Amino acid sequence: MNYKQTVFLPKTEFPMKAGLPRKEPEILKDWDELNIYQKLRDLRKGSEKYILHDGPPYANGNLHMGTALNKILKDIINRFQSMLGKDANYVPGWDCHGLPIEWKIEEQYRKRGKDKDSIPIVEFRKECRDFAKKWMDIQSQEFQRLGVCGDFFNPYTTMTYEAEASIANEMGKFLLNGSLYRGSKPVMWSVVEKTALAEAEIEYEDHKSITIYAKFPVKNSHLKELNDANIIIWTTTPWTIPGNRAVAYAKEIHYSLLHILKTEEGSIAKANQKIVIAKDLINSVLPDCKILEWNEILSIEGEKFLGTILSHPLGNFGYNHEVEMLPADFVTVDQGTGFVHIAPGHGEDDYILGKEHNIEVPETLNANGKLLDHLPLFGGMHVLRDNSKIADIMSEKDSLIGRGELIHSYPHSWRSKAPLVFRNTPQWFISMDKNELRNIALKEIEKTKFYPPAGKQRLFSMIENRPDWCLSRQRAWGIPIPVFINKKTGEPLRDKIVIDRIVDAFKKKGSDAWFETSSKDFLNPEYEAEDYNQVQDIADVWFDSGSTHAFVLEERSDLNSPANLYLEGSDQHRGWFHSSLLESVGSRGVAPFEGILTHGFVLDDKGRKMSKSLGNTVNPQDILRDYGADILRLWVAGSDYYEDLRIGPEIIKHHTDHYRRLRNTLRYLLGSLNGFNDKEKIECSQMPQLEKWLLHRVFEINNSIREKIEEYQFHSIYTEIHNFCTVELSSFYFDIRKDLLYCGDPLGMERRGCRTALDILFNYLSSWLAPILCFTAEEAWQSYVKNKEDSIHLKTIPESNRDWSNEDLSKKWKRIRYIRSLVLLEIEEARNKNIIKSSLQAVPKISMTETDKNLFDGVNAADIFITSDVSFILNDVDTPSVEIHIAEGNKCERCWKILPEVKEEEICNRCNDVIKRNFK
RNA sequence: AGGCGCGUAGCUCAGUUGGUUAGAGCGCACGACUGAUAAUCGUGAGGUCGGCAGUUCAAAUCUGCCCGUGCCUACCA
Repeated sequence: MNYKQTVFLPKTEFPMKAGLPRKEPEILKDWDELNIYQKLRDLRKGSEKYILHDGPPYANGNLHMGTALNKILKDIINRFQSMLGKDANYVPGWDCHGLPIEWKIEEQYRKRGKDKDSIPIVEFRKECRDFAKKWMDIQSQEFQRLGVCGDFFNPYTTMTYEAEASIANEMGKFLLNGSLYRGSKPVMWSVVEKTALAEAEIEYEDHKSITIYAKFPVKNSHLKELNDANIIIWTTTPWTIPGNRAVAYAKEIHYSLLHILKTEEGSIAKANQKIVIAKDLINSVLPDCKILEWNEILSIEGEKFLGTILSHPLGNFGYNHEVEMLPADFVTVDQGTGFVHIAPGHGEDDYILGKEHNIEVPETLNANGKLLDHLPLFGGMHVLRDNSKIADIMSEKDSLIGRGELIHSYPHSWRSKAPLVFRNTPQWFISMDKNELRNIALKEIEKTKFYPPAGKQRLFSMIENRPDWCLSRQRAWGIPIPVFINKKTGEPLRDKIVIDRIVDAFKKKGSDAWFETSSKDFLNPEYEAEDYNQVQDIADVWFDSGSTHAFVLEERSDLNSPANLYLEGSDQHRGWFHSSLLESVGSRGVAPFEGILTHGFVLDDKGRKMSKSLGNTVNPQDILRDYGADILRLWVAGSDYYEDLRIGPEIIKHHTDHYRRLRNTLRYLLGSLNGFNDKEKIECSQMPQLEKWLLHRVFEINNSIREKIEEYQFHSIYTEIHNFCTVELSSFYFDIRKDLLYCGDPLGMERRGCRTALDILFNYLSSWLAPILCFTAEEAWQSYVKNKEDSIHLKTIPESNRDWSNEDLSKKWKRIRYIRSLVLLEIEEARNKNIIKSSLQAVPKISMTETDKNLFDGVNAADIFITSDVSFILNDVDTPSVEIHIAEGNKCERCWKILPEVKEEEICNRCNDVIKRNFK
């Protein structure tokens, strides 16, 4: 007789091979038809809210690995919170304004030979809007393909009319409370884009600069030796010379007055001149200037320069102002001459130093990067292109002693890649100190919980040290700064009535209203339009996204402020966390978040950053196509995202291997539970000890997972689940229970107990995995419930059942498993000696203490060791010893155990009974 | 250049306040099973804990320096 048909082998439609790239879209469609997002909202209505506020990605370009990581991480968190029963409503958002989009549109114009400035601004803005919309839609699809669950039907964006109005209203608050002020400051200026740039818009590239050594003749000094000498400065930006107003020295530096005796042929420097430079730099400056021989006339301490007045190098050619010598800390002898030329309109240090000494800040440059026409010798010259010409002219007028070239890293625009200059321009600022913005923000940081904790210090020191927030941009695509300036006083108009009118107009027509509506409509009847200038600056986009708490969290009835969590990459300490904190503190006095979680950056498998030139970029699209979103999600959950995350072929393979283990565990459970129903269930107290042990583990792991969710320790959850599936389920529990499941009596309490435990296990395991493997968990769940209305994602993680907790049992089974490992070792030994092949051919004879032996009371030891029988001998040795004997008897044709009772080609007594009860 | 991080087996990660021979899983090698089968089980080999120096009876763990690497800032005259 063929007994195979009487064996209850696992049976399930849940396939071993996942085929995720094909299967996942089908599951997405099912969710869509179910309208699962709305269903979940209805189900969780009234429950405690959990709000992870989405930091808006920028709406241009396809999904890359960093965004995929970010979105998946958010989704895992939201799903876990939801499975704890909370109402975790995720509203995705997009950042839509700003330079990068504007630049794309300008680029299109240039290709078509059109000039941006000839296009009406409202038309231009419309194109930017369409561009943002297009990419928003694409990204939305990409995010959903990752399995991200959220309100994609009604996301937020920074460019809806409501958002634009709300952001303008926020600026109004800063205007009204006096924090917003008009200042003048050298800012990083792109002469190509004709705008000031934010720190975030700057990148550093190598750049070749013309360098000059310029002479500042001493005009008046109490050191009489200096009176016919020249102070020498070195600069990489000859175009700043017209803007020079001072020369800085350091008090501690030792300087030398030198007499030039002989110079190389063709050198600019001439013999018989007296120059002053830092002593330490003699050996670098003089050869650089081709000076061959010199002698030192005098050694001068830096502090002696106090009060010295110089002439401008071109004092005889229209630059006849006096140049003061000023002490400054930032002067070093690392480079140059030990003197720094100060152009207060063209450098941060210069500006501050000038301000301290009441030095005027001259304007020498227009928006296009040309020196102003009225400037002698240089009017109309370009700051990037004409430095060589400027050096020529200075050389001609005998105001140099040397020139050269230097390749150094230099700030460039992140879009146009053009070098930037410092330019003094009127800008709008939010004061960090006027209304205690800095201090209150720092206090709010103290109250915020950071994951990882190091983020606190990072954000803190940034806020502590940052200068006032430069809010204005000379751009078109963004929200106008809604301010009018009184022509006579130069003061901004601070009146809530006017702000309200502007906000109201923005609500109806968007911020285009600023350009389309007459000033009168905003100002009348209280003010006369002729008395005011309308500000044409656009707000920094960081202000847009920094206001999301106002127009999303506060405005939407399904959300709240503050959010439980803001979560972004660690670069956002400088970005969104920063601007959100300042905006909220400045307008409300509190932070918009209770917690901040930062993740690291995605690197390649060797820990290098991804770049096109290295060719080590991994695209999420490729992973989705070849492996599926669940693999990517597993990668996220399995990585320590507090640090940088690596990804590459080997790492992906690693996670697909882990995925297979998890999937096969689900599959084995489903197969073993084939045909299981409520009638078969029994009470936990009726179960065999092994099942009680299993439920104890479920209890423990469930507690552990719940704790780890609160601390966002997902890779720890992942490891715990995976190890459980491998070590405790597959190689221990499942392996042991195969005999009972396949050959045991379906009506017997043992097998019913086992299947009851498996059923519980399946419910827990699917709920633990659902937030991570959202597709696979659903597929397995559907295979179990066979009801598409009943999604795993509508469930919660079951409560931990205290009744299952049994520490004594746990200890006892630890020891049993240890003894089992000794038995397995001996079986392996016997196998290597070709004494046996299958473990069912073995009968271990175990010598151990009585205490150890007692562990097996009420336990079928042969089952535990997966042998046909077992025998025990007592001794007093702590470590049990094992001998392997060969099982005597014949092999049962049904359960394959070798037992004395079995006759040739027959079956054992147990199998005989089972068949009688179930098949006849 | 400065600030904040990181560097433990081929891979992903554990290593509590410094305390035996540094752990887990995967992968790999070898073997078994052929009733979880492109599965499953067993055994085994892999690490000067980035490097050097120091504190200590004792360092993966504390200190300093260096190297590599990431984010941020400044790259200045």
